[in-house]
Amino acid sequence: MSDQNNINSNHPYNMGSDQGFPFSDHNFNPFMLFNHPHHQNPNGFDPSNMSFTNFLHGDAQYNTLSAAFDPSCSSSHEPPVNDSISNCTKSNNNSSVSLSSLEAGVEEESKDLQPKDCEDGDVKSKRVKGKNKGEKKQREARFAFMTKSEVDNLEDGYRWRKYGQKAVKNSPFPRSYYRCTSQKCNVKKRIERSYEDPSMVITTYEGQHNHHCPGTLRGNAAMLPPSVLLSPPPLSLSSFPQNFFLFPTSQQNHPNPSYFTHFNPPLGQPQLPDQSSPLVHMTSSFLHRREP
DNA sequence: CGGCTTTGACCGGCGC
DNA sequence: GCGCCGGTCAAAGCCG
Repeated sequence: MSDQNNINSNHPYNMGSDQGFPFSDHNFNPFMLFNHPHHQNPNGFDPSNMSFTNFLHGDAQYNTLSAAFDPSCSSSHEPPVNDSISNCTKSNNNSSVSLSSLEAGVEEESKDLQPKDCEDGDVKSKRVKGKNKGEKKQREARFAFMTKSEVDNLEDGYRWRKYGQKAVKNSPFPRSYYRCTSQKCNVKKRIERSYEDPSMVITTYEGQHNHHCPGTLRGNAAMLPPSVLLSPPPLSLSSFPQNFFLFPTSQQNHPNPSYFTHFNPPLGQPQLPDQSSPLVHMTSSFLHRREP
């Protein structure tokens, strides 16, 4: 209740408005996007195809990173159950993906999620108080993308239980919090609607599924239309932590068609387009840790 | 009745 | 220290 009234006008981002893409930042690693520790280029993600531009959207200047993905499907591998940001995403209702991004807190150790991961203890008894002091909470790697959809909660093959909803600062649309219903799976996702473009749904996955998709996606994985929205992203990603830059994408800024290619998620990753569907153009956007 | 959603309360981080 | 804010909990209610 009071949350609804606490919205102020502070912009949620820390935009590096006068910077190019800060490659010098050692924290950034394009391969962290899908966090495949054992494969050199698991997703066909080719950093050499990345390019960067800047554009203005409203009052903000965006540092834009685009990357090409290998169009081939890596169906020859058995899905690694513990595959990084494991989402099976199929979208419905003429949805189209326009953005993906990552946040990965690799360096920090997570203690916060342990009680939930290990259900053995009496986790339910009470809220965990008195976390280990001095140990910083680590966020799981995140993978976010925007989807043009009329429905907020896109079917992605997994089962989710909603555990919270909060009003979003600077946005009339609430943010919903979901947790994977599978036992011992701590994957979460947040869903919010862009306030600048209410037709866009921002989905953020956090964590790794430790199980396979409960639902069969093969039959109807071709939910994604070939069209992909690449309009300048609305500035409603207030959920992203303030110490991260946002690198949205904009098709208008990428005349080179090589920027757009199939998106081939790693196994356990969003199953976006059907392989037989026409070429799907995608660009990716990344969250980038800000220099302290 | 089990699974899920809703919703107010609570907690921790962070900035001032 | 205080207030704001994001994130989570958990009781209550809903629904098939």
